[in-house]
Amino acid sequence: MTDAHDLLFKTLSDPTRRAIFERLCRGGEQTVGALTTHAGVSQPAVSKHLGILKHAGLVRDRHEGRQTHYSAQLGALAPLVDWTKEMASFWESRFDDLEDLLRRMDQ
Amino acid sequence: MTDAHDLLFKTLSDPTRRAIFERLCRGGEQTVGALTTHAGVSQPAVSKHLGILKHAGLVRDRHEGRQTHYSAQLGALAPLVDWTKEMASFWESRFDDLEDLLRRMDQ
DNA sequence: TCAATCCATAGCCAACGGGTTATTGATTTT
DNA sequence: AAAATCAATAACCCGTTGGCTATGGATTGA
Repeated sequence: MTDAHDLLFKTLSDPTRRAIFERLCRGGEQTVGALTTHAGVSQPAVSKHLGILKHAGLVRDRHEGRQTHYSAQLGALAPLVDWTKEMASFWESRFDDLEDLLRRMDQ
Repeated sequence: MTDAHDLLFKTLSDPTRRAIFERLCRGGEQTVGALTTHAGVSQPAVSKHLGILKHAGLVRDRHEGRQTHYSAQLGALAPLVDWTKEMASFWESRFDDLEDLLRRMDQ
């Protein structure tokens, strides 16, 4: 029930939280303070989101003095990629729009 | 704010709803009754989930007499694939586990 | 025509989730 | 040593969500 897919989809379904993750993907490691500046919500809210992201394996934290640096863990997205591929595989050559999707997936 | 990514992640974040979508991907077109049999929730609950899936473009419905047939629309997953690829692109050659992810994505 | 079936909608309720302010612990800075 | 800064936790609030039962509209079968 609480499998990997669930955890990933649930974690990424909140826009604020996803924005934090996106920022970490774009900009690399950042402190809670830096993230809070752009998050549009309070510092406790950001900390809570980071905790959830960490629980899903999507970020790492590194303590340095009184600040905590967070960084994205791209590998955690693998189950999501696998799930999408699995859904696509069920459809092998069933519909035309499969072509388009496969083109996107293969780059 | 309510962009395509949001709608997709939110729609797929519920396990019951995702299970319905997965079933449609695996088994192709099915009626509400058939889906209800395996969903583990009431028929109205299934109808509600189907409505949400439809709103996200993930399923189509086809009316035939008094029954409604639903089928998955794989193409709607494209934004999800694109988002994942975008996140990965931000990380180009930053970490070792990128290798692994790219291997999965390229099949 | 009347009964039965299929699905959607309405209305309700309990649980969850994301936000806030207040506070605490830990580390710097003065 | 005292003050200030940083991040996490606690306690709380409120809107959303996912479930249910009850009902209705449409179609099919008797």
